[in-house]
Amino acid sequence: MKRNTWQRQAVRDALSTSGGFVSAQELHAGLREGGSPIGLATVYRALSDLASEGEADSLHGNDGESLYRACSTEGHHHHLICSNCGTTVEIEADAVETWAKSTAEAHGFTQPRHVVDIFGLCPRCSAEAAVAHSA
Amino acid sequence: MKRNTWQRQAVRDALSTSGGFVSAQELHAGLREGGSPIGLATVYRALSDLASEGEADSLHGNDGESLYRACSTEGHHHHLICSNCGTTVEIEADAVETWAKSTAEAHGFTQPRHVVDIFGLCPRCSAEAAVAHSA
DNA sequence: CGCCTTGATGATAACGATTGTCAAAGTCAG
DNA sequence: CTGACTTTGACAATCGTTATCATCAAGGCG
Repeated sequence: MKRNTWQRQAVRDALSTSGGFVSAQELHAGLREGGSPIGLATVYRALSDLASEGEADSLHGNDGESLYRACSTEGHHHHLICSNCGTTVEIEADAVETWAKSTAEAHGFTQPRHVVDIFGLCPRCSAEAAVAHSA
Repeated sequence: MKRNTWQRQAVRDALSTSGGFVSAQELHAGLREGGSPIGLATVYRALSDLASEGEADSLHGNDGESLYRACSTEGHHHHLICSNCGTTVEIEADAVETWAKSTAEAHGFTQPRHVVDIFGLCPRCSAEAAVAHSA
């Protein structure tokens, strides 16, 4: 049986409210800040459940944390992330969506989910890096 | 100053020999098997260095480990990974390379590195999933 | 409405991967 | 060869995540 607890709802809400990717720890911290005495283990469980039910997508960030985001099967976008300062720019990529889908199908794969993220140095950090190099 | 120790070379060799993605732990285990009394910490350091020098690329797998691969600036390819059985198919994606680069540039980002991986169910697992669903 | 069954919760411990520490050894320049 | 300085490597510390397990609450039923 699947019970509908307020904790699970809280996690789901927090996830969709955040919009982008959030780590389990951040989500937990946020919920605690918001007054919920929710436990860390519960947040992990809820996220894990949501992910396996297809309501959330997960990927691993560059700092070893698992990031989750509310999965709206469409309205899907990717990220351009600064390796240095963490700035994130949301980008859309219909071309890539299409490519991913057709590539998956060409190999007989179904249920294509893709992780397309571009890491680089944002304009500011690029400038700083240039200075650091010349110094 | 950057010293050139056999340990670092060993790591670099092991990385390029493996071809695909390897976890730090696997790499370390492999080196030990091969007779090198190299330390685990050293492997991590070497990989980290190689990654920051641009000689290696790193991404985080779905099991919490960091995966590294020798970065041949060209001959670069992506992976189509089965979420269920782990089968990996290498795919090429010039179109995506170009897209990633131009998108990064369009936002003023430099040193674009991208992570483009498609997860899905391979033909075999798709079939099994279909059976499981109908059962 | 209250009881009972059963899954969910949460504090904590366990766990694995990664990173920091620091003495000892190795490497390179002179 | 010698000295200075870096890297190594064993081990502990740290961090994120997962398992454990007693307790609690949700929901169905009488």
